[in-house]
Amino acid sequence: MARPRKFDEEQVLRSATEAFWNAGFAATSLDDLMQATGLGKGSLYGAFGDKQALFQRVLDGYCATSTAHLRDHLDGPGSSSADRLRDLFDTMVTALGQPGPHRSCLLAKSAAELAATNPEVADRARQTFVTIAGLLQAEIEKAQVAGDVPADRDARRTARHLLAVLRGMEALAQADVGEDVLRDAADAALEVAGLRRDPAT
Amino acid sequence: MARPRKFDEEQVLRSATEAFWNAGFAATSLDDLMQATGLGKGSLYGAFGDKQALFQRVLDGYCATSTAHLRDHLDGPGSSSADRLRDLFDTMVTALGQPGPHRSCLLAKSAAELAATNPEVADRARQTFVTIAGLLQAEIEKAQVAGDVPADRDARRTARHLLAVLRGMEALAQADVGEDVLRDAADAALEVAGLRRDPAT
DNA sequence: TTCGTTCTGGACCGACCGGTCAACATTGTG
DNA sequence: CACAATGTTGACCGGTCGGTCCAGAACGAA
Repeated sequence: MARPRKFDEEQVLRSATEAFWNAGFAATSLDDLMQATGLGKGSLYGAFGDKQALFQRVLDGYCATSTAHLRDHLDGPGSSSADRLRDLFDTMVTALGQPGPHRSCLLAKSAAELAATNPEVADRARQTFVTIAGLLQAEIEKAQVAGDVPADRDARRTARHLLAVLRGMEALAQADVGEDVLRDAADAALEVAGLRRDPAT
Repeated sequence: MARPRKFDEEQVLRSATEAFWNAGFAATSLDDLMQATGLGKGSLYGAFGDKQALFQRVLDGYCATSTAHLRDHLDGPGSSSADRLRDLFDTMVTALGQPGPHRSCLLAKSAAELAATNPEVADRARQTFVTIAGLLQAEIEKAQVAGDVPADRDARRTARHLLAVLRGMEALAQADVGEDVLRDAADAALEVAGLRRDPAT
């Protein structure tokens, strides 16, 4: 018994994600968001609250789908855990190594811009990093069981190291350092993990 | 034959650095800069140009002193090259591991916020990263000569890996992940370099 | 002292900011 | 059809944005 909404909330959130992702929180105006989503100010405020609340929704969604994708990649069928870890870094290297400006990762941009002043953003970032570290650790342990990673490696420590390298590659890619730099960093990181690159690949 | 300036340019740049460092480029208004520096708009524009130009000056200065400090630390007298590299990571871990919000590194924040849309910022960031990688590589090679790092390690690759870990630690610290996470990442990174932590320390 | 030159402070500008609100449109219900 | 309830739209708000400009202040030179 009321007028139904004319828009799809998830579609709007995706559009808003694009807008924030392109310019960051402060540099994205409400007009930008209106243009990106096609909604008027009133609808935007009625459905999501103010700019800050909308951004938090966007960031939460991004982190959720981001970790879900990582989980899918690592839990996926097919090759061994060791191969999937190698693939993960390979994918990052080729994706981030392409010349030209990169949009980087929304979480990295948001944390850099807002974590110092916005505890909710910092919490979401920390929680996401912890989750990723856990996924990496589980995969390393599986690789240890399979005999692809030496059993004497500390899986948690190795996972944390891999996480740091992944985030570092993101940071370096923003400056367009080139694929060879990222490749070296990734190779060295996999080496610590006992995941020396397969020479046949 | 003219009225002399009433302010010290370097002091003003230091104050402006603080302002930009606290809030980022977009979220720092001219009023903030006026309050931080004590200068009026006219003086600010007369001496440095617009907000963008002032920011570039600030960022350039930050990168210059930042790499200079690193150079001093690595070229300094005293302990061995291996010890200085270990010290570098130790310092980072303890500094970034303290709880509470971190201001992170101005270069990291600026690159995340602006590199995608501002080529000058991206160039400065890339150049700074290349410089740091070079400093690390030189120090690793010195450690190899001294016999503290196995001679068969690729110094350039190792340096790039250490750089990625350093930037990754910065990124993780923004989310307040905790000192133990950073310590694990740093320890694993030093291990690849052949710089196993001195058990006596 | 007088003058030319530079610096300084702040009034002022149009544009845009995030946010509110009231008039109106669109639905289900009776 | 009338009505209640919700969604939509865009005009409107006070404030702030980055930037300009100018009247006057503070100097050195003559």
